[in-house]
Amino acid sequence: MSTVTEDCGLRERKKRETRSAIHRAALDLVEEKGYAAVTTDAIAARAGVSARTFFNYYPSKDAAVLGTRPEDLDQVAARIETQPADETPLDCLRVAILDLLAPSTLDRALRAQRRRVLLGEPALAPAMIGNNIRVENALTAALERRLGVAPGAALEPRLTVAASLAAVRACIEHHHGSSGGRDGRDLNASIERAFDLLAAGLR
Amino acid sequence: MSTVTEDCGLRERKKRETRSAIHRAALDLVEEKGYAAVTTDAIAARAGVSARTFFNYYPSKDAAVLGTRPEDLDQVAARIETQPADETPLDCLRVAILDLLAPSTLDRALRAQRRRVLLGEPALAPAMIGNNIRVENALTAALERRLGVAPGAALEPRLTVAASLAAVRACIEHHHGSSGGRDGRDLNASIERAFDLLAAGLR
DNA sequence: CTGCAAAGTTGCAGAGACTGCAAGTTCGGC
DNA sequence: GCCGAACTTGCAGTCTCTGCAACTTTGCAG
Repeated sequence: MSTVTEDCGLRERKKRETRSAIHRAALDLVEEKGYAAVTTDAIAARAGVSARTFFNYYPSKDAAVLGTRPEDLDQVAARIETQPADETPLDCLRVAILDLLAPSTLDRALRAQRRRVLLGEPALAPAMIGNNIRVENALTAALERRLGVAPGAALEPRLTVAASLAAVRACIEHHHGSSGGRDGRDLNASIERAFDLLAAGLR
Repeated sequence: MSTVTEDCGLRERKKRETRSAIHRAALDLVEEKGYAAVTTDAIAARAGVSARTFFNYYPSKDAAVLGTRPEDLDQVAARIETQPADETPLDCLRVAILDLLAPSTLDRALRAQRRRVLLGEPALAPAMIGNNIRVENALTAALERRLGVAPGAALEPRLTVAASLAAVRACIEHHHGSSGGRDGRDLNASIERAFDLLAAGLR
């Protein structure tokens, strides 16, 4: 039931390892040379697999660098549904999203590197946002379940999710502009503030 | 000064025509066969230019189908800055964005086709959103000018823009799900409603 | 109208992302 | 130990996109 390591045959473990190796290789290389200068062949080579196998694990170069894992989505969706009943939808989302940004299943160094690379490579923005579509759908579905409305019946859940994710992106972008300071604290503070603004109503 | 047709040498006119021909060819073909089944070669051929020239006009297949024009951005930015001074930022954005969705410089049929294709092809979502980044930056800059704050100084402008665009996307997505009905009216109504919700504060 | 420079077009060669297919290889259970 | 299922791999091929070096067209001045 834990989100960490289940289903431990040798086979399954190897798959996890390979998947992680590819992700780490991608991250290392991109940090080293920049996204454009890294080929999928190079990532595969550093990860110790064939070029073809690379694409068995990730459908694209983007995906390998992002290293998104389906279980993260499940985790955050679960978080939404298990929040206290008196929390507003927006507050559920705040908690869930902040959780998603700091997944405890990745070790500290990797997390930091991931953040560094993703924020530092504008070329990855489309991919990140493409990923956001999936996140948005998952969160919307979770929120609809929590509220007990049929999928797609009401506009509000989707709107709330979209606005929340946009807020997070805006904060990231904002920080990216004023690029000084240690990222973690300030960014979280901005996000809290953004959620407050959304709750109070925009002008 | 009009946004329509300026700078009319033969050369300039031909360029506009070619650009438009490529866009229309892309739209036609994608509607006909689906995005994945259309090659840049085919688009170029139908538009009557070489494969290489295609890429002189658009940097990617996506871009050709989207057919985004820089002057649209200028137009919408101008709209923001020339709104009455007592409008809230959010209301400026509402007006400007609704404008952007129905650019009067494209004829009716083309506009309709564009909307049909863009909404009908999930494969284009990343491109659309990628495009949104540019839109977001332009709108943020315009709003900052309107408010007289330095670029990147405050979080609010960017947050407001991001939330607004996200709201529009959410409405589109929402409509995409409940796919019945004539698109135009309902969508606009949803968007109005979404802006009202943003103004009132999300829960 | 003519000749010249700038702008635009084209083909070509090539790099790189990605896919389907048909072997091989390894794992898990019996 | 052995068999089927799951994985990996190489290969051949398609498609997007780029730089480069001709070639053609346009705008313009004389």
